[in-house]
Amino acid sequence: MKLEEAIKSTNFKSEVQKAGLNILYTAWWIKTLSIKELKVFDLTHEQYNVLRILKGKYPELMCVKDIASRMIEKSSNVPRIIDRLETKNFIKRTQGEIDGRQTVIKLTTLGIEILEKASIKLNAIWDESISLSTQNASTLNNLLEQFRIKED
Amino acid sequence: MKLEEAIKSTNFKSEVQKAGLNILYTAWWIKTLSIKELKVFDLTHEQYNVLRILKGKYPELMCVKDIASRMIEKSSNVPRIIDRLETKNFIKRTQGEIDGRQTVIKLTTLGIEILEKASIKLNAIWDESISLSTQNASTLNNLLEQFRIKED
DNA sequence: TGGATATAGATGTATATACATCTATATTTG
DNA sequence: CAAATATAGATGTATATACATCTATATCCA
Repeated sequence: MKLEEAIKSTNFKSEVQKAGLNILYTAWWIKTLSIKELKVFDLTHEQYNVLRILKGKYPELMCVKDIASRMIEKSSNVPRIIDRLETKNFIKRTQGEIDGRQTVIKLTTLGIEILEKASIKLNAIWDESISLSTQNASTLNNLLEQFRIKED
Repeated sequence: MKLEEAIKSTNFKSEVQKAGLNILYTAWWIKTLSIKELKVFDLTHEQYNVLRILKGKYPELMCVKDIASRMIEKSSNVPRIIDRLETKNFIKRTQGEIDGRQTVIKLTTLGIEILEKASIKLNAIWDESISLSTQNASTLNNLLEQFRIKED
């Protein structure tokens, strides 16, 4: 669906403003797609993201701050996401030995299993639902970097 | 900042997966930028979006369903966003005359004033913070439509 | 015309987002 | 070394998101 149909509007201030709204809409579209698939595994989008980050370093452990710095949405409240993963026994918390302020997070076997299953499903859905050549994806990545270039 | 730095990761399954994460990250970046500016006007991102939609039809009135269909994030709970706008006297609710099930929303003078001021500020910030030529913005829009083409 | 069904929106619940504050441990520096 | 400052993470609060359910009004149609 074109953005114009999706938000029933054709009055954009500029092509750049339209691109901004288009990015916001597409992000919502991706999230909706993913959330629907993750529901089967009783995982939220953010819980999945945390498990994926932990897996990236496994069997190394990570502290909360390390996880937070790798989150896509930097304003996520990582301790609370971890609370829920701990309740489901997907991770285990221990106080840091070197630095007592840190909380060290360990993926459990159950956590690895769930992540494995969820990843397979989610990757399949992305492959199935997103149609873009590698070349076009690469151009898109460059344009998004360009969009954010004045970031501070 | 490049996506790789932003999420401290270089292991992407594919250029398409990277584009997906890049869209999610850029959407978060845009939202953060906007939220910061809107705070001065005591408006949230979604409250601003609803006011903007109402302004688009003004002085015509809109019902809740009409507003919802124009929201960027379709899963927004419009009645509750309207609750908060009503408390601040930015809008007024009345029961529909033709269809009694509908709630009809009217922008107040105060609502129009706030929106006007917030829009000027927000447009300025977007112009200032986003650097992309019209040509590149147009290409970006085409690629985002392509990305979502299998939408149902 | 009156009971079944559909629609509009309000309301409830769990989790996330955005951000402030608090507590415990580490580090700095006077 | 002790007091001041910094850092890690937990916790609190308002609002949003995602979705289910409930209520009131409208429409359908036998």
